[in-house]
Amino acid sequence: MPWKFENGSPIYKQLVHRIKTMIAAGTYSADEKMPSVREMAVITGVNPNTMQRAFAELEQEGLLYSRRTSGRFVTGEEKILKDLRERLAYEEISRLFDELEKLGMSDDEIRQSVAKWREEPDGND
Amino acid sequence: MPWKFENGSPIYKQLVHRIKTMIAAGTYSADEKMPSVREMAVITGVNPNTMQRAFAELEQEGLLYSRRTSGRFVTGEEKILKDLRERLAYEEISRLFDELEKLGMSDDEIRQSVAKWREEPDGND
Amino acid sequence: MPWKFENGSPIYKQLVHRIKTMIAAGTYSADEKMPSVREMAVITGVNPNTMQRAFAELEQEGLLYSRRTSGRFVTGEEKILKDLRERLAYEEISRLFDELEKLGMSDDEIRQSVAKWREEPDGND
Amino acid sequence: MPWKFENGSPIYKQLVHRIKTMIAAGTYSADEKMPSVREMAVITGVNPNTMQRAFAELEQEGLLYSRRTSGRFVTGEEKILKDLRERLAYEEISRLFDELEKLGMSDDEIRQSVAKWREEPDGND
DNA sequence: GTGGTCTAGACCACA
DNA sequence: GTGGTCTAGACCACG
Repeated sequence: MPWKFENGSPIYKQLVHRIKTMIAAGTYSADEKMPSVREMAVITGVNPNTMQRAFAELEQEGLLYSRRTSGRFVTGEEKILKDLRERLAYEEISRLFDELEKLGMSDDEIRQSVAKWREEPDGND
Repeated sequence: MPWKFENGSPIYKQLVHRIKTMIAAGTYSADEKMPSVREMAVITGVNPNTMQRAFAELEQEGLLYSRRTSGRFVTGEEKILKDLRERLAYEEISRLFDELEKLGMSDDEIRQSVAKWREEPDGND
Repeated sequence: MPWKFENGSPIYKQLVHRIKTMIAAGTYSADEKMPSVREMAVITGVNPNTMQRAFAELEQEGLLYSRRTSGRFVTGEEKILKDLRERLAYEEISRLFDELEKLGMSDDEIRQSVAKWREEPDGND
Repeated sequence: MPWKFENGSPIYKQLVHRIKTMIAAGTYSADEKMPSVREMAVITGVNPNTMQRAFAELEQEGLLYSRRTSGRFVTGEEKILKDLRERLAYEEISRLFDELEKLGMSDDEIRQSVAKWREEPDGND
């Protein structure tokens, strides 16, 4: 089951974002070995070069490191991982406020809208 | 003071989004005349072709209409405008939950994080 | 006359270094348009993709910026350019001292050796 | 305390260079016995295969020789050792001039910069 | 088998 | 025509 990609932003960037999210979520944890470029390319259904580029980007951001012949690993610095999760969350919330304020909503309105979101006391979905 | 654009998505799309937001926010209101393509291009500092394309897209979405010789106007159908604002807000909040859930946060955690956001203007930051 | 490359380090890195040096030397100056990826690829005799990668690296370092359809330009921030030249010189001299000290030479010996280098009063070479 | 390696050039080459430098500096002197491949691999924290390759290369260059059962030794020909030191120094200084000339510095400027380098131990830095 | 590089060639959106 | 992306396929050094 290859991953689905939107068209409008480059595949390798979407890969970066999704893998980054998975790392932040702990799907891959500190010092754990990532699937090889080729494996990951097969899994996601993209060209190995594209995956290579995504991995290179993540490595450059310090989230991954590679050992010459044994593979790529999630960084061992737990602080980076913790910060990553917080940073991603921060960015998303920040973005929300930015966008909704541009629409003329006050901070309180925004918080209220979010508070009501999917709030279904009886829980049937 | 030309607008600033990120270089990662096409300028015309960024224009569409920002103008759309301004319309939703009421910066340009129903049946109000928009600046001409050329004026708007000068204001924002983009190529007139690019602005033309943005306007065309907004027109196609039904947010603008053009009268032969007198220019482009914001749609007069207030419902569209109201829906627009709600839709944009909906999309942003929806996006937030999607992304933060991928990070492993529960709906309650998300609502809490947002509730605390910028909560105390004179307090802890 | 295509450029010559050593084998031992990737071509794109050698490209990065050489173009960077040219920028630092003023061969390409602030806000000047660089040759297009394709032109530069022909000049140097490498694949356009390889040149693209080199340019991307230089852009990421802040030495170049690209305008969507009009080409790539040397950064306009003169400070960066001045710093670049100093930094490259600094790195080379620093490297020299590091290496020669590892060989057991004192700073004075090193300075002397350099002072005598190519010092040919009568100038025939 | 394993050695540190850059990841941009093969480890075995970095090993060759560093061991060669140590020999040139006299850390290992003429006819002195080198640590075994295994010992050296443990010390530096690399794979024995990698260290083996480095030693083989040094042997091929004539800096080491091996006696069947008693191990590897630094060459006894003092001339080679002396030449080595000079050659390494020569290469580094030569490199410096090449690079700085590409930056547009004259030989005099280069000599001056080096002369000023770390000149005042207790002074301005 | 691993990461990494490079080529060749095609395609696209953009201004 | 420009930068940019992507694929396909090959090759290499490394450990």
